[in-house]
Amino acid sequence: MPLDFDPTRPIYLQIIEAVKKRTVQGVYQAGGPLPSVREMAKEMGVNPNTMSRAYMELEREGFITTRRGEGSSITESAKRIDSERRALAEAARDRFVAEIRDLALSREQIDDLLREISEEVTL
Amino acid sequence: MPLDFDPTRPIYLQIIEAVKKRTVQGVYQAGGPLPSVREMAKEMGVNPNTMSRAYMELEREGFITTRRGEGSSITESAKRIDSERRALAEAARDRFVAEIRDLALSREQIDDLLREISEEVTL
DNA sequence: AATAGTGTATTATGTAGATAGAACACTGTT
DNA sequence: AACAGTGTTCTATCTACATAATACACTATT
Repeated sequence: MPLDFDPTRPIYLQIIEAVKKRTVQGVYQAGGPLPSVREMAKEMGVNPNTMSRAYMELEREGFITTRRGEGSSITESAKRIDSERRALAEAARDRFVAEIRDLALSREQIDDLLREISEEVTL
Repeated sequence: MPLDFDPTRPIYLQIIEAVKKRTVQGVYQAGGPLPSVREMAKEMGVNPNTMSRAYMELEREGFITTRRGEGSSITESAKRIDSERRALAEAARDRFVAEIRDLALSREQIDDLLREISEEVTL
């Protein structure tokens, strides 16, 4: 099942985000193996070169480790994963705040939005 | 003062968003004039061709009207602008919900986030 | 040793986005 | 008529991104 990528943003960046999200969700385990470049490329419907680029960037960030001939695995550090979860949440929060601030919304409109979020986010 | 564009997203799309935000903020008035392509390009620090592309897209969407030799102006319709404000707010909300959903946050963590947003958004 | 499965590198091709510079078309004013 | 200021178009160049196809380097297993 190929991921449906946002065509306005580089695919390899979206792959990086997807791998991180899957990890904080528990789809991939701390210290556990990651699908091979070719396999993951096939699953997500992208070119192996693109997947390789995403893996190299994830390795550069220290989120995964990779050994030639063996494959790649998620960082051993549960702390790293948890801090990634927080970082993703805070980044999402900051983006949202920045976007909302410029819209000249009334306090009531803002409260409505937050209520809607509170309901929808747990569905 | 050149806008600080996100290098991972097309500039002309970010310009479109910026013009819409400035309009819902009241920087540009309904029916009022918009800076010329060259002027706005200079202000935002981009190439006039890029600005022209953004203006053409805004015209295609019906958000501005443009007449050769005269210049461009914001739509006369206050309704259009208000619906744009709502559309931007809902889009931001939906993006945020989608981002948060995948992070396996506890209800408490989510409530904390929303509280932080509620505080920061009005500063 | 051979093989299959890893990651990695190379070369080529195509597309979108952005810039630069020049020219053209139209409007309003002088 | 001339000019300055509009939007618009065109050509050329550059870069990033993505794909395709192939090859190379390394590891584990048979």
